Amino acid sequence: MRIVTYNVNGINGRLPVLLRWLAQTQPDVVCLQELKAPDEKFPEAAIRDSGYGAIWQGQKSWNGVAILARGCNPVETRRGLPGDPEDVQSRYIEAAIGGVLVAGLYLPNGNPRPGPKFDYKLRWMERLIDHAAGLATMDAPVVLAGDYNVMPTDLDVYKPERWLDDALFAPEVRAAYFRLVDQGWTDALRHLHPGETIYTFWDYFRNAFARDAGLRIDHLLLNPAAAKRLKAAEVDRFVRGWEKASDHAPVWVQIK
DNA sequence: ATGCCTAATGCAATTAGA
Repeated sequence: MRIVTYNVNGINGRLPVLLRWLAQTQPDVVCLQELKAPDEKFPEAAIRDSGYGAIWQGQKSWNGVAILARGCNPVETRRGLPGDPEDVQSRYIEAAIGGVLVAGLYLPNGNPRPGPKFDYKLRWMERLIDHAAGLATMDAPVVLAGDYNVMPTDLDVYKPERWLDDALFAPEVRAAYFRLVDQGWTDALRHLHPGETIYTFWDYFRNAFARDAGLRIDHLLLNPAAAKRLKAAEVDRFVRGWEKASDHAPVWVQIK
């Protein structure tokens, strides 16, 4: 089973690219972030015609997450993280598919730092850590897939010294990320490619993709049951080079 | 410190992204 995370940066503006990529690579499960569309504007028919069942939690203008499954319907187990009934942002959705529990998440960006958006990011991370603690120890395989908006180490940033004060790389954000990982999660891409420079995002500014000035911020974390079955993990980097591409590339794991 | 680019909203210019 191949499970992918892909921040599409607008599902309707990205639809031709998304459908082309689905047809070409035929992933089994896809977690999408930044739909930037309300529920009623989700392109359900086009995605169904491509052979995928879907669940989604949209939001007007910003955020929005979805899970797609090839040839079946994801069985939704949760939408929204517990811990804050006031939180109206669409950033978390979870489903069972073929015996695997898949969570799709869009962690807050948090800039500018300091400020209320940064505080929200840290609080959201605490809620994720609390919820993930129960998933880490499950007997069933669990995959936490999404845009974490965190570069874990210097190796994940083209110029780490320039990002030290940024909400994506700040010490307290990385510390929170590693508290999550230390529950027993495996960062699949880094586990299979130690020491390698790998990026998943290149911004639209300054010709960043051509210069390979990127960040690794999209991650798939596997609980021990899933990690035992891990066969491969890669970035579909070529998609970033397409016309009208998202600023993120799809990232995937293959589990047996 | 800001703009560089892109998407959404909505039809100009602002907000947000990372």
